[in-house]
Amino acid sequence: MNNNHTFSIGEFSKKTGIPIPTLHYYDEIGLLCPEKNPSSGHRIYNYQDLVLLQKIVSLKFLGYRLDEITDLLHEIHFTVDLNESLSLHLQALEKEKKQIEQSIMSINRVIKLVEEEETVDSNVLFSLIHGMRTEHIQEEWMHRHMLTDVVEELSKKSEEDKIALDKTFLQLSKEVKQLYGKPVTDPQVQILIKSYMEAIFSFLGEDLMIKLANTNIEELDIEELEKLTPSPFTEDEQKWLNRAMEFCMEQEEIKKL
Amino acid sequence: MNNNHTFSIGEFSKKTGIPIPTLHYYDEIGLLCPEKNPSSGHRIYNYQDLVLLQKIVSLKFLGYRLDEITDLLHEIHFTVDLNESLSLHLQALEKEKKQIEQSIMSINRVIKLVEEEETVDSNVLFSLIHGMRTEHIQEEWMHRHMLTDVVEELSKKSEEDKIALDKTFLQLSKEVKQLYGKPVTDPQVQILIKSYMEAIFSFLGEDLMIKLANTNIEELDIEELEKLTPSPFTEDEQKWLNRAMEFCMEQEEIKKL
DNA sequence: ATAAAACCTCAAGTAACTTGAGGTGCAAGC
DNA sequence: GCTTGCACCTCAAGTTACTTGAGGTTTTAT
Repeated sequence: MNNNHTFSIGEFSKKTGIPIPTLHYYDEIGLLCPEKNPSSGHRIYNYQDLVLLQKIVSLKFLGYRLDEITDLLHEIHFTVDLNESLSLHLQALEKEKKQIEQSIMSINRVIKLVEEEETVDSNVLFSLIHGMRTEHIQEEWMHRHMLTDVVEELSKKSEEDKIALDKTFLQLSKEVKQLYGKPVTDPQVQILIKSYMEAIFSFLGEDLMIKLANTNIEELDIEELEKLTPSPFTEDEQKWLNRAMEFCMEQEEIKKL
Repeated sequence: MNNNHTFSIGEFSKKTGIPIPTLHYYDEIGLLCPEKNPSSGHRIYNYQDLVLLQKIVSLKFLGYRLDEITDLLHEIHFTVDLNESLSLHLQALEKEKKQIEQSIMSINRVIKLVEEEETVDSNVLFSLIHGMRTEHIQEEWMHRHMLTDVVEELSKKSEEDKIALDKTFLQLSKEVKQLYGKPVTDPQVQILIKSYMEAIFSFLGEDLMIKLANTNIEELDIEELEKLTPSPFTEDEQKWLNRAMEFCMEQEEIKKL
């Protein structure tokens, strides 16, 4: 309330928490120009400047850019016009928030993974991160292919479930790289494949697996899906893995009969 | 899986969604340097480049800066070291998220307010925004003064309650500016003050009000609190308001007796 | 052959500061 | 009265991750 008190830039900076260089900058761009001692050139801030700076910080807090703030500061009243621009800011912030939330979740998953594995092949890790990053695009892809119930089922999964699947996948890729070269009929290979498929089975549930298996997806879109989920395997490893999985499924069919 | 396919920069850009100028830039800073046709100088991207770019985008997604990415790309395995830096990123992201959430809430409150009022005095609005922005500092201040239960009570309040209080405050300040100058004993003034105090009463609850009233706060800290919550009134208006409130409370005391 | 599309380089702009070099103003201690 | 040191000054350049633009070359389609 001591309206006619003045401050040096250092005092003002301490009072407001805004660094001196920033105050210099605000002066330079004409946002907050205090008086100046004509002889020394030192800036002299007063109570008005304090109020003004508080407005500036408030508008920054709402998400406005400095040039917009320069304009807004001259308005004495705020009307419904303000709401339009506020709504825009709101949308941008919501989007930003979503992205951050996704990143946070992904980092958590990666941390858990690396924590328990000590060392992770970077290709595998990137493949997983890529999957997390494009989760929403994958969902959109599934929606396009009438797999809405798959999406719903997946969204019900907890973070723990996802981390568990991450681990399974990591385990699989490690063992694939070890066993690669052995014949696909090798019992060790078949055990691996079976346990992997079971893990996916229990994650998705039988209904969805059948639905997925029965869904015809055209060549072109397979390519698109591949773009979405890059494999951590080399081309040869992938081929070998596919053969092994086919063989495994054949065996299961035989057993059933 | 067509490992030996190559792409022009345009094709590569379409395939990956990364704009051409950005690819130029990544080349320039040595992050992703494709082959070049020696005669024309045109860039030739291949499958390896695609994989590399996916890694780059993934690391960006986790929050790394481009120079950090340049280093990380050379690592073949990720170990627990990675987790340290991931945890750091996580913290930064959480902080960012909190700030965004606060801004979102504040914008919502401001939108609601302006929506229903059509036009709002900018001083009042800034005073409110300032309050929202420094809510957590205010809480910290109250904690320091053993007002922990006040903090708890406040945090229970819904957004609607807060918006309602915003409105009351807005109404008050409008009327203060209209009635200012009249004697504090004027019935119109007294009605205003009483309704305002009742609003605060019902917001905080009687227990807390009494606790607040009984709390002795030293001069120095009052100043600190004032810094936190700037008044939308002029010094004179504030004095007048204080006198009016004192008179009102005296009247209440008399009634009780 | 020619026109349009795609590509190239190099330079400068963006936002909101931050950092640094080199110099002035002022109060206190000797 | 001089020096030391601190707070302040200006002006320039650096930061991050791009984006925009000018002006020129290459490729592709007709």
